[in-house]
Amino acid sequence: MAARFNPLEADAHWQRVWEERDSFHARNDSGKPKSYILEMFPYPSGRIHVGHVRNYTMGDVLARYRRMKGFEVLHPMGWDAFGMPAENAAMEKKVHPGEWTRSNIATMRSQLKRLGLAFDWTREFATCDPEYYGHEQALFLDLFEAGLVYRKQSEVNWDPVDMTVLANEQVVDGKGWRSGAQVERRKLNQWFLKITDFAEELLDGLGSLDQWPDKVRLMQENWIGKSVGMRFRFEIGDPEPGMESFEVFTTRPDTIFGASFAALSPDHPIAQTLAEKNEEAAAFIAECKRGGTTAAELDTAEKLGFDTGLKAVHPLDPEWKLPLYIANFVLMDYGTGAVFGVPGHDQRDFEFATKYGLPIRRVVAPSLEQAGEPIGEEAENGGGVIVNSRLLDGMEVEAAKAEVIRRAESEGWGEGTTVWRLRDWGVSRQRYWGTPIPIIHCQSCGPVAVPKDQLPVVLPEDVSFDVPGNPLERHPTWKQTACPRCGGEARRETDTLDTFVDSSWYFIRFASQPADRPFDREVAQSWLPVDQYIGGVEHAILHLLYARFWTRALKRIGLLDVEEPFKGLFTQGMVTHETYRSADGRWLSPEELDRTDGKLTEAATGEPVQVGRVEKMSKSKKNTVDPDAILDQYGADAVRWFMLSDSPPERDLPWSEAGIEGSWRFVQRLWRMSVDQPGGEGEDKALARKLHHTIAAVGSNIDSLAFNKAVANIYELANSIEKAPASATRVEAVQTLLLLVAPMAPHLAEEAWRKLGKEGMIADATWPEADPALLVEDEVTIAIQINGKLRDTLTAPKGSPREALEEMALASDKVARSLEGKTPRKVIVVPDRLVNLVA
RNA sequence: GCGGACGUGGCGAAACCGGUAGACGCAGCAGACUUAAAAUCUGUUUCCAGACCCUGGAGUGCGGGUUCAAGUCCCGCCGUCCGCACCA
Repeated sequence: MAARFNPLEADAHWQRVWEERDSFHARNDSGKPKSYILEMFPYPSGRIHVGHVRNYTMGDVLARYRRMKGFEVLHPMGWDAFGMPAENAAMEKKVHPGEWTRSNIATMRSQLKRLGLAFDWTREFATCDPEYYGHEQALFLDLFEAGLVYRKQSEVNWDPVDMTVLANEQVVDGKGWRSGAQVERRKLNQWFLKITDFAEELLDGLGSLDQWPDKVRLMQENWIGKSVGMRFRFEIGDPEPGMESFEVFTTRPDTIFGASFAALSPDHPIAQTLAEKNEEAAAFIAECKRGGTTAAELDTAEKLGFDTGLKAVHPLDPEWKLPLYIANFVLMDYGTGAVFGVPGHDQRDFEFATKYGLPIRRVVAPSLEQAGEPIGEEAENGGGVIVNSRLLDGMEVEAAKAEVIRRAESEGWGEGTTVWRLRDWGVSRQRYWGTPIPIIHCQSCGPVAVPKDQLPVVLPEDVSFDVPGNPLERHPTWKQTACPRCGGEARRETDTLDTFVDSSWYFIRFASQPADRPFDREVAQSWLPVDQYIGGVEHAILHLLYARFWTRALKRIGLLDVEEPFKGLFTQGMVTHETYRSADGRWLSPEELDRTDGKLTEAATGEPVQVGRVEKMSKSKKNTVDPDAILDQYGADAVRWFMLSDSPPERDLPWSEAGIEGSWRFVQRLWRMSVDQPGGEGEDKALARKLHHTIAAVGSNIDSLAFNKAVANIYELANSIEKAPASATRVEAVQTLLLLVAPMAPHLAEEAWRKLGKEGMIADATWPEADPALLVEDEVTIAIQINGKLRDTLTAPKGSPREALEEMALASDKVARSLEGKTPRKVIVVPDRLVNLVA
């Protein structure tokens, strides 16, 4: 009886061997086909959590498998190291953000290494390394010179707690995505990246991403938000100065004769001008601003309007005057900040018209004959023919749209246009711990790029965090400099870049990292796009859209010929855990529980414990599990195995003590099977079949990231091997089994491989090939049904003719009994599958 | 409100093109080994009924439909989760 597999010794041993042999170094010039496997790099917050373990284990299995399949695999790791938490730590603990970050990185790196992940650590970097952010500054300047970066005064989302600006994407329900504080509006000079220039191609590009989840593509599509329509001008009758006309945007120009009113946003310049001399208007606008922006409030918010008394002149009939309102539902930052209302065919306009007693006209009907039917309980926004619309009558919706646009353009009062929901990306942050924006503000020359030979613009080390706000702004000397153009007195930009810029190109730097430039074009292109990217769905919009944009921007300026950075995307589920509450409602961690005689009590008090829902692990609910502790107890392979078992990878994985115990037992079982293997002679055809089926199944399941199925395949094979008598086939099956588990449980696989006296490392071994001859069964089980219900099964040679199967079915005792003497009316035979007798 | 995903044993789940529902794991039950326990091994485990080594019936959220045959396709509900949110 062999000793148990000791993961603590084996893990450390093999991790050292892999490191010494540089086993996972990705070579640029090996000549093998390349495969780039990437997991989203972590923010160094302090310690690794189980979610990281799941994420990196999945990537690791794929990376190791591809290596065994003969690919040159790039599987790198680094750190998304800039960001607010480091500054918060600096404020709370009086530690420099850099020091805090570097020490977290050291901790997390050693935690990751204990998992035995096949990373090419030679390519590791942190985004806070001046070498990295210096190259980022160079790229920023390239975009600046290409006109893709600009500065403008704009109203921004200001987070009063973090004291910084947020991008639209970072405002959730009117609150800061990090701080949760109510966001305020402020006017500031900000740097923007022209992502809207790429709206069309970012949208079209989604169509080529067939290895992305539909869900993510749809989310991006909605976020980009393309609306095709027209913009046109309303003249105001009896105009006063400053309010002669206004423009509206519509996607339904065909309904132009259904208009009952026009409405301005409370923020519209005309509304603002009006408010200056009209107290009621001013009061109404103030009222609108008070309304909340949360989902619930918006849902129930009533449509409110203020009749300005002004009249808008219908562009196709100068005699037709529409009342002009200021309305709370019109948004200034979408379209033109003004709309015309067609109550018959827009639900929002319908509600507004109902409230204010405005006419509700039908201008679209299923047919011309139904032109007279009134609009019912709600607006109709379907298609049909245009009615009650003079020159448009009888046209289909699309034809009418085109006709109105054509007229407007030829008469000069409007034009066809496309409006996007996507806004330019504001990247200025009033923070210290980020990439300094490499711009110098000169009093006479304006904003000037820092010359590239002066990069990187390095963050000063001597900063204080005693007061909120930006330490760079307060630093006594850092911002003082000379203008690179005229030599005059100048000031450095003290804003830093949004950290999403850092993560928008790190995957390129992983592929190629020359010292003197951001990346080598040829080398980067040899690896990119990333073949499989794995991470959380929470990055479906922000990070993934920005990275797609950045890649396309680099292509446009000729630095890199890659359109889409991530060919395959996989969003894995979370790791969840039961929650527990004490009798008085406190959250309890699993360690605080006592489980003697089947009852769950709080160890300290003996009080009964409420078992709560299975939820995402979080510190506040005390349902987290520390990876280091379980690694100490079970070793890397059991932890990895558990991460891959049971739940499909895209779904949530409930962590359980029993589950990890089960994985531990299986790791030990594999060990015993390998080392207590009885030698034997002769062939075992059935086992050989099972073996080769498993080889094929495990391979295809790993290829499609169905790790839970691959795990099940391996269990089945292990069960078959244990039941099989000693034979040469069995010896071979055990060795092959080790190859199959090598990507998942690499330490055990190496240890057993050596114990069996096999040559070389299993990490360098080749993935076994399934013998096609053994994948074909020569006997199949045929189901015998009567009226579609299973009555019997029988075994027949594969490929038996229909007649033979029918005959066999009719010969069955059970069939005879079930038929009760009746003759089947009809017989359906599916070769190699079933016979169905219809009685 | 709009859009999307999902719903299968006590639990996590499989089930390829419509063709034997519940593979595999967890938990449970029974047994073997042991002074005993742990570990390990063997058997068993969808539900109901009975003549209980066997046989019959029901069964994939609910109600209909198509089909020789439906977890899978179609229609209508119910529920859960996710994303977006007054987008003109």
